[in-house]
Amino acid sequence: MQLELSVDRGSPVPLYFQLAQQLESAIEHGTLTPGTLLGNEIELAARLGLSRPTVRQAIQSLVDKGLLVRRRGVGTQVVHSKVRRPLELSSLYDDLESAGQRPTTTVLVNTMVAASAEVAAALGVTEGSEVHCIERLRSAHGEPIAYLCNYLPPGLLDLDTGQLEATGLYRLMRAAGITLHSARQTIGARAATAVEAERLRERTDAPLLTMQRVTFDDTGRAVEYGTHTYRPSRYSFEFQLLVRN
Amino acid sequence: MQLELSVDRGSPVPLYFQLAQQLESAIEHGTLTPGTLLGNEIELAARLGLSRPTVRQAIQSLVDKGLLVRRRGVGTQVVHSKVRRPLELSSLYDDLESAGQRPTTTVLVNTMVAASAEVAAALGVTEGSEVHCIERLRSAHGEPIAYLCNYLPPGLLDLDTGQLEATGLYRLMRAAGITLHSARQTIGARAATAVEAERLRERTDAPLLTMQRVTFDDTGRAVEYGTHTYRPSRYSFEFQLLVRN
DNA sequence: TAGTGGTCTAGACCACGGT
DNA sequence: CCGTGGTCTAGACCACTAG
Repeated sequence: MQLELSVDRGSPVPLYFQLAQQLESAIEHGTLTPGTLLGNEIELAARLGLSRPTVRQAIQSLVDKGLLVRRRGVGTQVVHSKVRRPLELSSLYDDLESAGQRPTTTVLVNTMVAASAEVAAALGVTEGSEVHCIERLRSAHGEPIAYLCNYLPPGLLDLDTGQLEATGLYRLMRAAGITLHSARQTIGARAATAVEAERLRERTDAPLLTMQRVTFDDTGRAVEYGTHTYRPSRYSFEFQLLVRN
Repeated sequence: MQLELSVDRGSPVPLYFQLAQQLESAIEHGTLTPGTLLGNEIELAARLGLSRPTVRQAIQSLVDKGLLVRRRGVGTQVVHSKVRRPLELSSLYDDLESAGQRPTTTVLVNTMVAASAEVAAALGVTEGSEVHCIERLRSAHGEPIAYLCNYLPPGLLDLDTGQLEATGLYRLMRAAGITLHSARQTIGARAATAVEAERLRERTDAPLLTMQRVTFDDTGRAVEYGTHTYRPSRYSFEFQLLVRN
């Protein structure tokens, strides 16, 4: 059986990307079954009228995604396991939405405050300088899921309460032209204080899942610091990750 | 100021890798300060006597690690933030060891059991078939940190209790020639049951951090399924991740 | 307009895995 | 031994960014 592959040289889409997309969708749709040898890059290149480096670039991008495995002296084959969701900088809003939960957000605080030592250190600003502070309660089906407290450096974004309630913070940042680059996260657990318990409709001392995160843009600026608490009965962190060999 | 760069063509180490290492250590040591332009791949190639694709390959590997950022029409520059620990398939043993904690492990169970429905589904074996079951308590400085319960398919590895107490499970798997490829993790929290509380020297209903994980090798086989519980006062998950743009 | 990275070609030789 | 992927070369043209 031969897989149908073709590239459109008139398209502005890079050739290696076109090929990668076709291979990926073939794997996705089961046309390329797990274990199949893709073998012979040189022959594949000839068949498509491409050079070998171009074909390699396409294959490499899928190897990086974990869909293919290369073995010297053997060939390139489709990975058996259903690797699907790679780890990415997850947005709670997007997570809930893609799970069909139709999240709602209530903005409880949206103001400027003087940066505490903790916030100043995380954002790389001087202690006591003004930063945005927003506190939000996120719910689904009328049940609270998480309490989100975020700090942002001034002048980066204008934080409209209406927009914050309609979508997630990350979407607003991307829409404002901020290119997210990396984030440092810590996930832990602790007992709920009385105040936290009331916000999330839990009892005092109930277990809570906690996450702190600092996000950086591609110039290295910290663009957001957040401390979040989640109801563990309603939310957990789930992700797939690839081993760096 | 010119950075000293050179490659050894007699070395078995690939040229692009030599260059990547030199750039990485220069960034690490602060010789290349954040924001510095590396610019002009063509000139850099000429200076080293390499071709441009080779230089690009070196640079690309550092971009993938999050150390460099490329901008069309501008150049390649060193990222400002201290991106250091990329997310990888973390081993609790290695985490503790690199934190200077000298972990100790007590193997409580090391036997074969019939796979429950949950274990069978995770490992992709038939329910009721025999699988390895190991339960371990990991401590540091005499304090329990985590309770680890793992299941492995039969015939993959021979699980020596002495080795399990001396090192981590992942190291044993790698040493046995298993190439780890990907893992699916879920991190959550819940209240400790009476049994769990006693194991970890917590009180009943104390918050616990939980993690379940299925690990796959490069042929797509599930090689390990684990359910772990951690004392949140002693351990949290910390990692850096890069955004896929 | 000039300079940068992004893409692409058509070859080449080597190292490793399996036969 | 042969076939595979791994590495490398010396060019080329294009798209985007800045000044």
